[in-house]
Amino acid sequence: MTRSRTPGTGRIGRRPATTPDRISNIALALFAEHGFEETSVDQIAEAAGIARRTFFRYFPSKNAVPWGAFDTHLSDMRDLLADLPEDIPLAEGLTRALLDFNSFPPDVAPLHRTRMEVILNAPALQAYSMVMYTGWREVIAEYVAARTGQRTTDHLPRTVGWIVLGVALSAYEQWLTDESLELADLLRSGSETLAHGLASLPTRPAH
Amino acid sequence: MTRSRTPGTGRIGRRPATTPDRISNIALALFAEHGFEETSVDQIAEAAGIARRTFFRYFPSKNAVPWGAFDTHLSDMRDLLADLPEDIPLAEGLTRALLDFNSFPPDVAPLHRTRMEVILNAPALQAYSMVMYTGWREVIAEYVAARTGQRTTDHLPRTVGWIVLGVALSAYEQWLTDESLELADLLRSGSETLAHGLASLPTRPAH
DNA sequence: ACCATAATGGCATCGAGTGCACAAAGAAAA
DNA sequence: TTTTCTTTGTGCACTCGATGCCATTATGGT
Repeated sequence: MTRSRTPGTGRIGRRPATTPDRISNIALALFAEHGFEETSVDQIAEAAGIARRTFFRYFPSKNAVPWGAFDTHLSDMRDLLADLPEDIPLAEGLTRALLDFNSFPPDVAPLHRTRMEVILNAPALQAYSMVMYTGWREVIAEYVAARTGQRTTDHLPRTVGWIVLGVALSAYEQWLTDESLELADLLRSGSETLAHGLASLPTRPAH
Repeated sequence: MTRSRTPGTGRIGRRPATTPDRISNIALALFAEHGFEETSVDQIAEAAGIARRTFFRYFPSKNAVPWGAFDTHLSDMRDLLADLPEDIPLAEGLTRALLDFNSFPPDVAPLHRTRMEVILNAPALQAYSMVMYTGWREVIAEYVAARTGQRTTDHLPRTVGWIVLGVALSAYEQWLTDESLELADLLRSGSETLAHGLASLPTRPAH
């Protein structure tokens, strides 16, 4: 109601001294150089020119830093799935959304790579990522539920949520190991396995 | 060389005051009653009649407690896979090992359930479990590598490792939600999805 | 000037985890 | 029995992540 402010800045009170993004970038550089465990919150705060206490205002934990504003992207993923053609085969829909979600302009690739390297190499972060991905799995489950006429909390949708997450993580794992591989190709081939199942794989006797 | 001791106990030095298993059980009871976060290491130590410092001799972290000696079971899983018929279809082999690995006598079911309930409901533990499962995924990847003539670190074996993990976790998730379901059935139906792929699922248009 | 507001920042505190030195307990050698 | 050696338990000090509380500072509106 009383929201009639002059166009200027349109805000009162002290201005934030920094942004989550800035802190995230500064911290990421430190992590990449000295390692995640070896970098303390005090060091991050000092490098960012803020107080330790202020750091925890911007991020709920040190673990959350490399993820930046990941949860923001969750709705993107939901939108991607919602915008899919209604009659697209389930596996194809998931694959397409997965590819779209994990595509980024080439110029940010190095940064993204650093970020993922830090995340997948520090045990504490590998662990924490599971918390991050809970919401992500739910988005997948919602879509699968809608397409199969089940509830989001039913077994199949949840299973597919887990499986698609596995496909994504294994693609990233591989991408980080081998510089020459394209993330998109890895996601595609993983999705292939998912779509057609293990039964279609050529095998040989053990031993 | 100088290992010629009389048959007696066959050990020298002070006897341990407790066992990991005992601590694990005592702690689990506390977790179940008061919650994981709400139970401090001091409380566990006191309940177990040991010093705080001693607790950390038995377990590397509070997070590790509910898992007991999980890593011991890793070799069991490896053996299960190794003992499979040489020419069994890949998916069927994985399913069988998964079912065997997760089968337990009915009398320990309640305890196992409590354990998994604690693990899957405390965020810190859900996260930590990913660290625990790293070795487990590797065992799966090894088997898949052997059966498909690839290296353990190749994309496909790793992907299958992630996926099978997803199948297992989603089965547990469901099992804990709904008392009336059988873990084995859930594992089987999840494996089914994995074996035949999403392409075989009946779907309907979105919206 | 004064006020409301929004942000920073210092301080005390808690809990997990670790390194270190030493005590306690037991077995075997002297 | 005493000494020695080995293994395990324990207290202490310390680091680091995280949180609650409150004072301080910056800013715009009246």
